[in-house]
Amino acid sequence: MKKSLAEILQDSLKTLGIETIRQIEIKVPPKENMGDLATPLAMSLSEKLKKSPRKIAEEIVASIKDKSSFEKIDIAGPGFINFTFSKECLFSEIKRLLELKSSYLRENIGKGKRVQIEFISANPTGPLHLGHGRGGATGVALSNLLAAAGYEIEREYYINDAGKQVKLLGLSVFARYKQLIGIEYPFPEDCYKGLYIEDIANSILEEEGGKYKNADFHDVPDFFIEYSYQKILSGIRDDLRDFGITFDTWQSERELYESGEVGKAIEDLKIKGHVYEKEGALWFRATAFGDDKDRVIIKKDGEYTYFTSDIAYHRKKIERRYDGLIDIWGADHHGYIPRIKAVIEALGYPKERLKVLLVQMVTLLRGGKPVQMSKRAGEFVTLREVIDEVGPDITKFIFLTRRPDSHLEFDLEVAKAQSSENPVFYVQYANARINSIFTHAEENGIKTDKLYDANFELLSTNDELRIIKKILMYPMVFEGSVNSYEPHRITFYLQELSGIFHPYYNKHRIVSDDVELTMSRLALCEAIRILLREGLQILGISTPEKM
RNA sequence: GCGCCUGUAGCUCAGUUGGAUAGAGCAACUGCCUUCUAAGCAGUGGGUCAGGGGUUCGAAUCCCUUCAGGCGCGCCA
Repeated sequence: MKKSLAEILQDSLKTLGIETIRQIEIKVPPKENMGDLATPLAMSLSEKLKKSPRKIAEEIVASIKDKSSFEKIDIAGPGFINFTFSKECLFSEIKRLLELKSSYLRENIGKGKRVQIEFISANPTGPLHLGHGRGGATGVALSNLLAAAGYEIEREYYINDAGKQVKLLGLSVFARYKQLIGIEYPFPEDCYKGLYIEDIANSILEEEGGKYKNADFHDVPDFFIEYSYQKILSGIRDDLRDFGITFDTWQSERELYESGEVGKAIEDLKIKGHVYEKEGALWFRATAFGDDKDRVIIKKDGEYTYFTSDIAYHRKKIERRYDGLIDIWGADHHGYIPRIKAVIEALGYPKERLKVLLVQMVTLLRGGKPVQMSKRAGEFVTLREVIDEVGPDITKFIFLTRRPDSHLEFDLEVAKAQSSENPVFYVQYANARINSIFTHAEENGIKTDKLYDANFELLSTNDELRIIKKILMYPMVFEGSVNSYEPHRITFYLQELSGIFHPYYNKHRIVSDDVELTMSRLALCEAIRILLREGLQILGISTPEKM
């Protein structure tokens, strides 16, 4: 609808001899009686043309050749042009929607471009917490959204299974293991202290017995590290499964070292002249690409830094010939962006090739009081506990009704208290309700397989026209959501759509003795259902058949 | 100290990238189940868009500044 209106306006500008504008601004007016779509075009042209906005608006309206799509075109306020679509136009669009189903809703914006989205990528040193849940919900919704928009999407989880943190994990488990057999063992200060460490130590004890009783950690680090992080990783996979998140690929950091990717990346940067030695360490000249400090990639002691493998990781990703990379990070890593962008540029790619989306922090509250979150100290509420307590759909919905860059307060008590009143059910219920209408209709012998042939003329009440218009505005929301990488716009749209369906249901009888009217109303319900399912699918939220 | 994010109804948050009289859900109050699902519907109240300047036809939105909160500024990850 928006697109065809934009074309009409471009045409009109052409006949007026005004040079065309790249993007004509088209919006939904704030009040329904103002029309369906509006443009402030005349106002923005008034300065350039030295004419009053209303005068320009009149000229534009007069120059529109084909007005058959519109019931009326008004000039209002300071110079808005308001368009109201004709019923015939609306009905034929709805008919197309019913024929094409979700493909009507999916504008091909991506045109098959390959985009990889990396998200969550939590260290396998402890269970997922709520912050990971937010990243995960966002990642899933965004990847579904982009996939619906014609991008070819791959979802990846990066596993930090090398380096200091997993070593600390191994040591932590080792210490608990010793203590379990009754051996005094000093528990290192910066080790992980969560209960899950003890669980892992216990299962080692069950499987291996006192085999490592007399060993020192230096003798058996590999076993403890490997065993522990694998155990945690499989727990993470379980949590993700139950939260409804799947990945296409899992990239191991360790594998990057073993396959020589890290070495190759360093060589590559050396050849391109972006590294130098100083004070016994090897540095990447990040300042040459806009970062405010150069960064160490090989330490004085010969060890690599976290950043080194990240260079290799992003190098590998970008050379796999993706058209674009998206990283979703917690906002606490924002200082890391210039560094990694610098790598992209140093490797010879435009830095826009990588898009880093920041997801803001989640403050977890219980009854208004903050719950301390510290992985090291072992005080935290896991994602598992939250989805068990609150439920995956509600949890996701809470994340997806907020802009990614807004700080989020997640109060467990509030989330639970709202669990029967939660807006997510409002949307799911609309779908379930329509299902039940269809069941009822079919039980009454009404055939519902050719609703696109229904007589739409019978959908003549304002309530029905309002719904039709809302439905036809979806592509605008979709487009905005895709271009801004903001899935939450879909969430709000679904709430609004449900918010006009429920009252309609309450006021008007769908299935009645009037078969023709029944058919046309069912067609409307079907259109709503297509949208609800499409939207919920994008958000990664379930669509229960019955509720 | 520097950088990033945030500040909108009692609470939690939207606000379509500068447009028209700023919205929704909770919470509060009043009604509605004999008819396709009451996880629903109808109605009522609720605002100095943190404060102050500026930019222009027009600002919650852009710029400056103050205040408040969060997060970063490692040869940690």
